[in-house]
Amino acid sequence: MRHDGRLSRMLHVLLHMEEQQRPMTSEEIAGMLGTNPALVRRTLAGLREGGYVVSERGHGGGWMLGRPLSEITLRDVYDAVGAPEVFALGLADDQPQCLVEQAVNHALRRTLDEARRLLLQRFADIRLSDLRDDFAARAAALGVRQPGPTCADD
Amino acid sequence: MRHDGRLSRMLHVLLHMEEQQRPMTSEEIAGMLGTNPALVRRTLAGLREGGYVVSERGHGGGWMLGRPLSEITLRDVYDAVGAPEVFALGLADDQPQCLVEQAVNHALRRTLDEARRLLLQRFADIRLSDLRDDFAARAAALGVRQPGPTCADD
DNA sequence: CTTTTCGTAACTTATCAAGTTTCAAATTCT
DNA sequence: AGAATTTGAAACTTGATAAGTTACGAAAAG
Repeated sequence: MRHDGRLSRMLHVLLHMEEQQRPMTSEEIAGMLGTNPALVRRTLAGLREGGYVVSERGHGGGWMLGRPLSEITLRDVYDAVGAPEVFALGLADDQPQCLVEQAVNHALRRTLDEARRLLLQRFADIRLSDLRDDFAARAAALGVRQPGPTCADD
Repeated sequence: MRHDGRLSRMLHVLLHMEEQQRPMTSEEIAGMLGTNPALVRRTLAGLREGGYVVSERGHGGGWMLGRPLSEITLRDVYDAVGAPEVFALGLADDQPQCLVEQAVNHALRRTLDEARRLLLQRFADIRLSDLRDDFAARAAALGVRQPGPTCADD
């Protein structure tokens, strides 16, 4: 099944935003993600509603962080992109008459809910500044002098 | 995102199989699931390879359990239907050059892997006989005298 | 008033489980 | 032997939706 990459992509974008001292245009960001500006705007719109980014129109406009990375968790971003469905696995029927299927659903729901709770709790515990620090460590390990743009168009 | 209901459906089918004292045809099972026989055969084929069911062709043929429900775990069935992708959430790029994206991937992978491990461990801990017992309890709670077919065509 | 850039709606594409059609092969019944 | 039943399997279509695309209006700056 195909993946929902919105959380992953937005995390990537937010981290790059901090490196920049200027607004990034949808065009730039789209180039970075290998997609197109309209899709970037559509997805970033959710983050703007949460105050995680701000946008400006016109000359010199674009997207900037709305608050420090230390005040944004993965859970915040997950919610801001619309809290998409976590699992590809699912129930055949949500409200079955069949008692057998009800028993199956009960067991699967309990288990999926437990795994979802763990996942979202972990997301809530990770701040974007933690990812930035991990990035810095990776860069240092490779002997990179100045952080700079590391993702022109991979 | 659309769900993969194969695990859920096969659990439902296996529990019904135990109630029956005779082979169930793909046609019957398809009626129960609200789908068609060819799809049932395609999905049950995986369970046959694992020995969880056996099939017989011709008059009086069909599908029967290949071993007791107490010897089949949810994990067994999950694997038998092809160990489908657990998550709808995914990474934008599996092997990015960008160090920032590598840091994002690392954090997401760790978290998703942890949640997946928990989920599959829970699946491994639940036997189909546990679901059958839960079903029996539900039936008793509703005052059902004889188990019988509870899922003709819901 | 021209350029840049976002805002947004409408539409198309890609993917894959699910669903469908079809026929051959195997088994049982008469 | 022949008819009926049932699985086995290949080939194809459908449906749902994230992703991608196109297009144009609105706002801001030069």
